[in-house]
Amino acid sequence: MNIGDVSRASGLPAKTIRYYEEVGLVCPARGANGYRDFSAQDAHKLAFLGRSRSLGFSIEECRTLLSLYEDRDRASADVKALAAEHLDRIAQKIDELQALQSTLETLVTRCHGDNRPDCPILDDLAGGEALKA
Amino acid sequence: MNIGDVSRASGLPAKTIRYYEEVGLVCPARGANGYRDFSAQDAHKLAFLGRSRSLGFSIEECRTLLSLYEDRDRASADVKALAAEHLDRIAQKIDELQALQSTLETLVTRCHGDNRPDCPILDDLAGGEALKA
DNA sequence: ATGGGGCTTCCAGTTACTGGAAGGTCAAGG
DNA sequence: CCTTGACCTTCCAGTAACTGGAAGCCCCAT
Repeated sequence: MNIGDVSRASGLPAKTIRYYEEVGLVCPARGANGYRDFSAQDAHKLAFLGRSRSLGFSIEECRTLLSLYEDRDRASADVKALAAEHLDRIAQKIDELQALQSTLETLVTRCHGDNRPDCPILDDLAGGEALKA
Repeated sequence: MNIGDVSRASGLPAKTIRYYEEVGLVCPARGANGYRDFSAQDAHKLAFLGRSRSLGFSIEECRTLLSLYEDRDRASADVKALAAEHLDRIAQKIDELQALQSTLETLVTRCHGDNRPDCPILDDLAGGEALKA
């Protein structure tokens, strides 16, 4: 399998796959012409990585996940801990974004948004006090 | 005002302030000794920047916001448009994170998290099919 | 043999800083 | 007067995870 084939199979751009090799997540064989030659297992690994990344795990977490995946004797508790930790970060990020959202929504609602120059959004940015009223 | 003073006043690290100068967001005067010499207006500008950044606007957006702020004749509609656009991005990000959260929550709930090696989380990452059941 | 696509490597750029090294400046204390 | 320590300066490198592009093989079909 050439890189284009695994790329189509996994949905990951070829550039990304080369990058994953560079950081040691995959080690495809090489053909006589220097082309990478991916096994079915490599392709599977890349699909695993793609899915893990799409769930927001960092590259380093993916590395850990992959090693846990390949360790037939790992405890599922280890995986669960990693996922739970990630879940905490997600929840926190959501909280932050929601706080931001409500602040900005208030600001946007207050701004009449016409051709006049006075603007509550800028006033708030300048003073940070406008929301108190 | 030296950089340490504006740093304390604005809450921004000195490093960040130097960076803002580098990218042209502020242009403090210089004393005879080469030290930056910030005016009250500079300090105000930095506070504005700090608040804008904390609301999640990118540096380029902050640049625009700042120029709108300093333009006595700007239309508030321009500011509102920028903020509304930003609000859309926030809402989208929240949606994505919530989708992720529910997927991961399901996975974590299903994983018994003990010393046994079988783990629904890894199974899902490998196949991406586990959630269908 | 020529054209087009796919493959290779390497270099640079992205965002918004952050850390650290090497060295000049300033005010206070001995 | 000298030293010490805090503060300031610049410049270089690194972060996360790619992405774009250049220069140059390789392979197949016409």
